Amino acid sequence: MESFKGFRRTHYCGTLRASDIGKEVSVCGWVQRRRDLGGLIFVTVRDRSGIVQCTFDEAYRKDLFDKAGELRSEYVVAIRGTVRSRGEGAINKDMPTGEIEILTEELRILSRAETPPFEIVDGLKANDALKLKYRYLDLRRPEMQRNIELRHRAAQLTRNFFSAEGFYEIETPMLTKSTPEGARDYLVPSRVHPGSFYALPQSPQQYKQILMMAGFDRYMQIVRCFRDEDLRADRQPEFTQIDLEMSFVDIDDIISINERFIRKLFAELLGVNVEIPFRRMPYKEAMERYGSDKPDLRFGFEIRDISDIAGKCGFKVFSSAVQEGGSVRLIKVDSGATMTRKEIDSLSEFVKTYRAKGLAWLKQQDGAVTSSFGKFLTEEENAAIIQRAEMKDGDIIFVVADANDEITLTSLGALRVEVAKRLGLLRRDDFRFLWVTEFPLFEYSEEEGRLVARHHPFTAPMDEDIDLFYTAPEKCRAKAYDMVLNGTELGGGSIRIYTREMQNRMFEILGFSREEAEARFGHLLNAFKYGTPPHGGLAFGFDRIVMLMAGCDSLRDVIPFPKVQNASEPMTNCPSPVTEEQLKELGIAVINSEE
RNA sequence: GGCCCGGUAGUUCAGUUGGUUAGAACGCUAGCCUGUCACGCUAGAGGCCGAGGGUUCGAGCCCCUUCCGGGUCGCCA
Repeated sequence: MESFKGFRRTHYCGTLRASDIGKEVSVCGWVQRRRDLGGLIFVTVRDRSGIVQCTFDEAYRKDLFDKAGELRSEYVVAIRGTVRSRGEGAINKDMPTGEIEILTEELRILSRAETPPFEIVDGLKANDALKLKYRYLDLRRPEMQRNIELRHRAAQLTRNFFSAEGFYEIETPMLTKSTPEGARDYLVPSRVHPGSFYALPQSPQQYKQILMMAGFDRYMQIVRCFRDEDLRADRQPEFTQIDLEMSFVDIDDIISINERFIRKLFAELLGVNVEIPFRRMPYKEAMERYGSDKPDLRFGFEIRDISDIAGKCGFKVFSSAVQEGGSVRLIKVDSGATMTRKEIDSLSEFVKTYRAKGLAWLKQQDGAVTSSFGKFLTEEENAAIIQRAEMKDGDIIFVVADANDEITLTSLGALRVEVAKRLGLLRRDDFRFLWVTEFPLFEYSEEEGRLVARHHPFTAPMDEDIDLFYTAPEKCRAKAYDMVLNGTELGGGSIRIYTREMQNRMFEILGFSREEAEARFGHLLNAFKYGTPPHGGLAFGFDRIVMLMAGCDSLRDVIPFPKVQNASEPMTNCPSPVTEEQLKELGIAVINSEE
């Protein structure tokens, strides 16, 4: 191991170019590879900027050549030398620094390394748990370095954009009050108040509204949020939001500023031109045409209703679904008739995970119609379905029938995306944004036997539906909007309730007594008394934005230290037990969970 | 909590109907090699087949339990 003393880096490895030929340069980094040709050794050195080749020639400097023979992968080195052309025929066009190399004049081995458990290369295929256990090695890979850099640049641009628009960046507490509505909270025990707990914020929702009441007018924060729910590829228990709130605004103001933000983000970081304004689609339309509140608009296969045809037909699966108040709907997959029976069966299994009972199909190939249900229908009924689907030769349609309309729609919606995925129609460089609007303000919770807020209980009803808010709240639509990109919800927000009277009505609909409402949300209700501006806001899933911009499928690719499916973190092995002393101090007894 | 897929060399994987000594590629180690860049050539090391139990003359392979990983439904105001 050698001292770093007196060494001064002059360049990052990946930045050197032909224009630097002749310069004496100093670089530092990790040994990517050593290629020993016997008498000549090439060492590629990597830092966050890229890779440069350093050359050791036995005939030129025997001492350095011998030392280079000791180098192994991931050794940390400091190298001083002269940039020179690689010469005729030795240029590597696939490498940004491929025209040059450093003829080494000084080599310091700063740190040796064991052979890593996996190679530090792009396109690495390795078990996620292994990669995460050695996350510091995984993060050295150029694609991860790029993703983290992209994340940094996105965060900087976000701050600059909103600051220029008059937003203040204001921090809100991490130790907050637990509000049992919504997602499960992460709790933090209080030492000073045994038996009492803070909650880590699911979002700074109430604080940012109170900041509006405090007169700050425009607030933004890039903020960590926590939800103790099961993970998905696009869901982590702790995640980062771009959180904003504005005073004296209505829906269009918030939509407009965020469209401009996204446009700038994609233009500056990806060079992608995003057309604004985005398309807006009411929730009802999204559900009926796409079977989803976050439709992917990169492909067609829209859902069509054939309940009127199928409801009276002789096929009981269809007719009874309609008679029991449900529906029969289909999607048409263009050129899908080549699908094999096996592929169709597997799609049938797929829709069953969405509680659909089965999948009927009909295909038209070389003029011949084959179908799983045709024999139960009259010729006219079959023809009517084909016409409704606007089928042409070579297409296939998939039909789901269910007494529960929601099951019909969501299973076909999921099928639509699954088929597109299998057909390779989901291009990562095709960005289709839209706003989904006019969400229902409430939904009925079977579990709790009451209405619950679909968004959150501070969301204002639509002006057109104010009467319903008092007479038939289950039909009331919300001033809420989600920004959707390629089937992923990037962010969502709403215009908030800003009168105490309306907020009290909201709690009443949710079935809270005055006392409960006071206990949980008294601070907010109190604040309403002292002059509240109309306000609203939005929160983006920052990790998701970066994920889609980076063309990745998992949040893990854009979060430096993510959690795995059981919410643990393989590198540090948290969560972990604590000492008896710690528990005692907090007044906590742990029940043996074996029973 | 449910369902599906997976766990074999350091890594990614193959492994026939249950049958002798479990293979490949990459990586690693050593030797040779002066223009490589996924360098090449030669040789070598490296395995509790996730763990436990069972069936069997015999288990990487079949059965049960369990642990771990991935996906997903529920869940995610």
